[in-house]
Formats: sequence, structure tokens, C-alpha cells
Amino acid sequence: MSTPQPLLILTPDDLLATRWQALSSSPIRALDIEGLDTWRKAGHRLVVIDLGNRPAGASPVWTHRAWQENAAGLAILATSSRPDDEEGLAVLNAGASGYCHSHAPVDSLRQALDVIDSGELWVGRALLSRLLRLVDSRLPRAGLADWARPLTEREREVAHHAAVGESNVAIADALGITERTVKAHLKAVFEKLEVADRLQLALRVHGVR
Amino acid sequence: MSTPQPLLILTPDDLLATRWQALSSSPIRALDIEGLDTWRKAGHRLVVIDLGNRPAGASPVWTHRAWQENAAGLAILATSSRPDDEEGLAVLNAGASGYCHSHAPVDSLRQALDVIDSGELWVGRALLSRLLRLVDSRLPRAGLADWARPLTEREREVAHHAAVGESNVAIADALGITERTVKAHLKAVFEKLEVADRLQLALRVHGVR
DNA sequence: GACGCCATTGTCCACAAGGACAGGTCGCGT
DNA sequence: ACGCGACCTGTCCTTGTGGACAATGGCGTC
Repeated sequence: MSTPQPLLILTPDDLLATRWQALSSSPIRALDIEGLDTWRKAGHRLVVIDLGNRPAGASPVWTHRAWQENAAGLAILATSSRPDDEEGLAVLNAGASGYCHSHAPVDSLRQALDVIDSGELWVGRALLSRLLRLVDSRLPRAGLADWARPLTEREREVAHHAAVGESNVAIADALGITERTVKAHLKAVFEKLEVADRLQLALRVHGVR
Repeated sequence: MSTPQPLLILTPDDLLATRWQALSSSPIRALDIEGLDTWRKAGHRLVVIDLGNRPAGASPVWTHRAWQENAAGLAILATSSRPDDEEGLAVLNAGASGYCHSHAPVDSLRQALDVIDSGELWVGRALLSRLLRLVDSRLPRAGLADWARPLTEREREVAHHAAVGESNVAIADALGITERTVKAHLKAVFEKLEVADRLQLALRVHGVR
């Protein structure tokens, strides 16, 4: 670990404040967002902000003026006692450099701070791996899509039409064949892809889950 | 930094091998993928694998048997001399714990190794922020998904169940209500979201086009 | 030529889905 | 007290879907 940098900690939670004293001898304050301003002007970078259990209606802390104006000049590690993907994405996109669990071991926090202090971003394993899977499944994969490989050319066409919600008759019209034939192709598709119906097929084709 | 762990370095590049000697006194080998097996069996975890400039036609190193079988038990930091997002995603999805530039400062590498050794994932700022932006732009915005806003709480539940392919009866069972009621809720959902059937609903819910 | 795969179509049938009428209770605000 | 919205349930009925029997012709391989 490099030499410890001055660290501003913002949390409304007394337990966390106590717990985090080991991280720094620097100021610990209640969630005083305006304090970001003076902290940055003093030439410091590192901040830990505990998002805590935000009340449902309240506007998130990262929409506050003080956050918006200072995030770029600071390295903010946001912590949440109930982390979820949406919140993580939102806070990172709002300029935070890291997002992790409020009750993570102090050693983990120290590591995260070390990382964001060096200019990198910190995203916990859980959120990150979900991000990766999400992007991986949504990105147009190279070559033939995974689902299409076991299918014949005609089956691919039918499957694609079905996967965007067209009815059997509509597909038959579009391809200039009988509805019966569409059913035959779809039956083959269902078997090959091991799905029960056209909805499952649609989900598979569009890479859901 | 915690106490340095034994580190296996695999690279075909002599310059990199020299440069990375500072990281570890442990073995440095040419790209001998089979070595992963013995390394893991010896009880070690940390590995750096330089992907180098893969020739266009060659099958990526992460498709090899030795990689597939050992990735889960190891913490692999993959480095590339010409990193690109596709490669990064592929290698991370193949079980690597980190991905960064081959010529990154040795201090950065050390930090990355420290992170992956503690069980986390390491993704460099560039790739990570691109990931975030990508996901952010593709994910239906806002805490409440766009489609859910006009719906009542119950309608949301039913819609969600239907959107993952459950039948009306299954939904009824899951929610402890009658199939008839499920239909009623779905009818309302279809009208409010202006979709014709549950398949269109599923596509809308999962943000397809 | 026989065999297999593909594309095509046929009929019959069971069932899920969705629309069109109905109704009912409960809680909340005016 | 009254209206309104959310939630719940009922009975028809039409249509779409998918499975279970089929069959035919083309085309490539052994």
C-alpha cells in the first residue's frame, strides 16, 4: 500500500464511522454533501460516501449540486448497505470511482481506496461479473449467433420471425409458404433449441438470461 | 501490499519477461499453457498470461484445454499488447480475473495482481468505463423500468412473470390467485403498454428494440 | 439405387391465450 | 355517503399454438 492519503468519510451511520476510523485520521462527517467542495479545494482527492439505506422517495445524493460539481476532481468511493446493480451503475455514471458494500472488510475498502487513488475504477466482483455477462450476452457476437448454429437456413428464418412476435400465419405469408410448414419448422426449432414455446425462443434469440 | 504470492508468468516476449522479473522470483516461461495444470496442483493461484499479438487465425489461448480446466482454480491476469474490448470480454468470460495492457507500469501490474489475489476482478479504467457506458445506454433507464411506470404493483408482478415465459396457471399459482385474475391483470397490462400479447410484452420488458 | 436430410403440406386434436360480457370487496379521498 | 381505483373472481367464446399421427419431392452421399 502506498502512503495513506487524506480521506474524507461521509456517513450518517455511527457504527460505520467507528468501524472506518482505522482507515484514516481525517474528518468523518455526517452526510454533509457540501463538504465535498471545501475538501477538493483543499487539494484532496479521496472520499468515501456511504449511501446507506436511501429512503425511497429521496433524491439520490449524486444528483446534488455539490456532487455534480466536484465528482470530476475527486476520487469517490460510494458504499451501500444494500448494493444493487441499478444503484451501482447510476452512481458510477455520476462520476464515482468505486462502488462496494458498506460492510465490506476494512482491508477490502483500503484496497479499493488504493485502486481509485491511482486513477482506476473499483467495481466489486459481483456487480462486475454481472456487467460482463450482461454485455457479453447483449453484444452482437462474432459470426453466427449461438442459437442459430444447430438450425437449418429455413429454420433460422422462421425462428427469427417468430422471435420478434409474428404469428404463424404472418410468417407463412412473409415466406410464401403454408402455416402448416411454419409449424413444422418451429417444431424442429423448439426441439433443437430445447425450448417449450415461441416466447422462450424469443428470449433465447435475444439473449435474455 | 500484502506478502507477495508465488507468481507464474507466461509470455513469449523476452522484453516483457525481463521487465516483469521485478514482480516475482517465480518461474517465467514461454507461452506453455500446459504449465497451468502443474502450477495449480502445486497449490498456487497467481498467473500472468501475456496474450501478445495473437496471429489472426490462431485459436485464442483461453480456448485451450489447460485453460478451461484450470481457470476456475487460478487467478489469471491476462495482458495484451494491443488491448481491445472484444478480447477483454472474451478472456474475462473465459474465467480470467483481470485484463490489462502488457506494457502497463509494473506498479499497476502489482496492484492488479494484489486485487485479483484477493478474489476480486481487475478491469482497467478504459474498458471498464466503456462497459459502464455501454450497459447504461442499453439498460432501460431509471430505478423503475420504463415499462413498469404506468402499471400498478400487482400488474408489475404479473407482467414480470409473464415476461419470463410463465403460463397463466403458473403465475396464478405463484401469486396465490386465480388464473382468471392473472388474465385480468394481463389484459390491463397489454392495454397500458399497448402490446398485443405476452411475447410483445416480454420483448418490451427485456428492452428489445 | 438406397439412405438421409431438408422443405413442404395435410388432418385431427387438446389446450392455452385473450376478448367480452359479468360481477364482487376493500381502502382512500372529497 | 359517494365515487374511484386497485384487486379479485366468474362464465362464455374465438382463435392461436403446438403435438401426433401422417405423406411427397428434391438433392447429395455412400
